[in-house]
Amino acid sequence: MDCKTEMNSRGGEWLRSAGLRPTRQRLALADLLVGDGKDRHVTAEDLYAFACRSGASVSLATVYNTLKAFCDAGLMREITVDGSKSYFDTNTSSHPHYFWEDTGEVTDAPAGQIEISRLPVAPEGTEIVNVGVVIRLRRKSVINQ
Amino acid sequence: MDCKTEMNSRGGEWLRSAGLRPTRQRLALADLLVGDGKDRHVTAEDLYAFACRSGASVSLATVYNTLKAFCDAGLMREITVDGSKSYFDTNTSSHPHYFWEDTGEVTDAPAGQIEISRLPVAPEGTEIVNVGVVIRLRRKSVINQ
DNA sequence: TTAAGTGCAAATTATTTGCAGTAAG
DNA sequence: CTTACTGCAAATAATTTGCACTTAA
Repeated sequence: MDCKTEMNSRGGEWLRSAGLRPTRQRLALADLLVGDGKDRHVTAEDLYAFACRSGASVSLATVYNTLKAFCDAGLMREITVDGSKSYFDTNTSSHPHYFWEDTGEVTDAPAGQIEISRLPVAPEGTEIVNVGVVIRLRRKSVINQ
Repeated sequence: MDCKTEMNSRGGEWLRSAGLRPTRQRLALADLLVGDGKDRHVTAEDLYAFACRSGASVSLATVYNTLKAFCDAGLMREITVDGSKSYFDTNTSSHPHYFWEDTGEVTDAPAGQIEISRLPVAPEGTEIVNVGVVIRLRRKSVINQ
C-alpha cells in the first residue's frame, strides 16, 4: 500500500521529523496522537481503542512497539503516574501531571501549580534524568462533601 | 505456635498500634521493615527475599497481602516511582524520592531537595490525595564522563 | 470456637518477544 | 530486493485470587 496520501498529515511530518519510517499503522497512530496539535496522555490500551474506533487496523502489539519507538525517537515521553499501567505523553518536556484516581485519566497540571524553587542536586556520580511530579486527585462525592 | 516471645519487638508494637493481628509472618515482616527504626523502601519481591534470607518462612502471596494490609492500616504507603513494580515505604509522610535507574533502588531524597513553594490547587470538585515527587537518577559512567 | 490469616497454584493484567509474512525505500 | 515493520500467539512479569488449612483471640 502506498502511503503518500497521508504523508502530508500532521502525523506524517511528525514521523519524518524523527526519521521514522511512515508506515500505515504509524501514520494512523501518529495522527490520532498529534492530529489536532493538543497534548495527549495515553496508555497503550487507550490508543489501541482509539485506533479501532477510528477504523484503523493495528494490533495491540504494534501499538506497544510503536509507542516505544516514538519514545526512543524522542517524539513522546513515558511517564510514571500509576503503578499498574504505563502512560505516554506527546509533550516531551518535564511538567507536572494530574492523575484522576477514579477514571485513571492523566492530564497536564496547569503551569505554576508547583514551583520547584530549589533545583534538586544530583548525588555524587549521578545525573538527574528527570523530576516527575504527580498530583493525585480524588473526585469529591457530593455525599461525603 | 505462640507468638508472645516476639510481641515485644519493635515490629510487634508497630502492628499492635494499628490493630493488626500479630501473626508469625506479619511479625517477621514487620521486624524486617521497622526493626531498626530506619525508613525502608521495598518491593514485594525485595521483602520476600529478605524474609527468606533471614530464615522466616513466608510465602510471596502473603508478602503481597501483608504489604497491602500494612498500607490499608496506614502503617506504610505505596509509592509510584517506576511503572513496572510497586514500592512500599515505611515513611507514610509525603516526601520526594530518588529512583536509581541502574539498581531499581528507591531512597529518600534529602529534605529541601525540592521545595513546593506554591501549594497546588485541586480542580473544582476534587481533593488532592498526595503529591508525588520522583527524582530519577542515572549513574554517570566514568567513560562517558 | 471462629473469623481472620496463610499458602499454594491457578487466574489476571500489562507488556514483551519469536517468527513468518508484508511493505517501505 | 532488502531490511525494517507488523501481527499473531506464546512467553514473561507482577500481582491477585479461590479455596482448603491453620492459628490468634
